[in-house]
Amino acid sequence: MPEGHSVHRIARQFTLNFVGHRVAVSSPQGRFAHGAALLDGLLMTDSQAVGKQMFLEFAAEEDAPRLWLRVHLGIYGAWDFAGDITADATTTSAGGRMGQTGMLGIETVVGEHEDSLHSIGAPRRTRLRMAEQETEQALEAFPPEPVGQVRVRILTDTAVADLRGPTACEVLEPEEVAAVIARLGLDPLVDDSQAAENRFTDVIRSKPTRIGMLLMDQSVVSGIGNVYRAELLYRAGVNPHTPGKNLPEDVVRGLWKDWSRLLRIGVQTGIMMTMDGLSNEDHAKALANRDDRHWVYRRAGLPCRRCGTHIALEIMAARKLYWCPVCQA
DNA sequence: ACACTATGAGTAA
DNA sequence: TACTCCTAGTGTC
Repeated sequence: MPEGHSVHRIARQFTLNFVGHRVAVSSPQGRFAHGAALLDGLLMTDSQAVGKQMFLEFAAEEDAPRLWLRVHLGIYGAWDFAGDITADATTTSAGGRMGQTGMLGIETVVGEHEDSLHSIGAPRRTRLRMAEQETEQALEAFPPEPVGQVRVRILTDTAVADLRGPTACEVLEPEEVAAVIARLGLDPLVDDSQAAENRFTDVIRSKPTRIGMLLMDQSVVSGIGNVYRAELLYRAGVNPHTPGKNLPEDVVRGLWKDWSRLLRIGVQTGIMMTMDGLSNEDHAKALANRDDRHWVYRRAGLPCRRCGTHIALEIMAARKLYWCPVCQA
């Protein structure tokens, strides 16, 4: 999936272009017809992200009772935005243009109007390339015809968001949302206080569980996925098999600070850039190709970028874990 | 046409 | 640990 950074970007996009608007909600695919009917015609009143989960709040009127839509993208869900969609200067690279970035968590097709269509979620390169050819048509006809299996469509007068492939998509009461959030672990974008860092450190250092498992446990820390797990551990020089309780305090604090930093970079740029200090040339390569962005992720059998040792691959927490047996001894 | 993969997670066993 | 669900792109025949 889309790890935590993508979900925060999506929530922000809803804040910019949907919150405060009355929306038409439908399920072109039909599998969310019941839920869509509950939300159709309501006002969107809030948009929030916690870890990998997003919550959109709706109400009939400003002071009316609230209903929420909870969405979890799972491993291949994605949102497509089209129409009058703001390119937020604070979340895009210089020039205010998000597109032309290859296999990214976020991709944009720029037509006559900036950012008229983009997708946040699982990589969708080819589909978007196809969409690029159709951009002119898409711009003429608003809203565009749904493409593929669109579970939910949320439509304002000028903007549209299509959701496909979510692992979770349901309408909840406020108390139910609170219960879901209560079960989620710390998210540096929700709480970046010293207290949060302290809690993270205490929890990790109290458990016999391997750190490679703990980082994937969304009730411990939320938003980390398989890419950030591998990269955070490599950057910290930590062996994924180390029990949490055996890690020195400063190392655990370092993991939290680095997660916070990588997450902010991800939200800002829309890509998972987990290498630092690259030359201009290497940085350009990394922007163009996701295989040039990571220290160990997807590099099984290839030489470690620092020491040349073959990168190891094993399954941990039911996912592929990549690491360097020497740098992470 | 078919097999396989993917940034995820719930449930059963 | 294994199976299940969700969708689309890529690779192989």
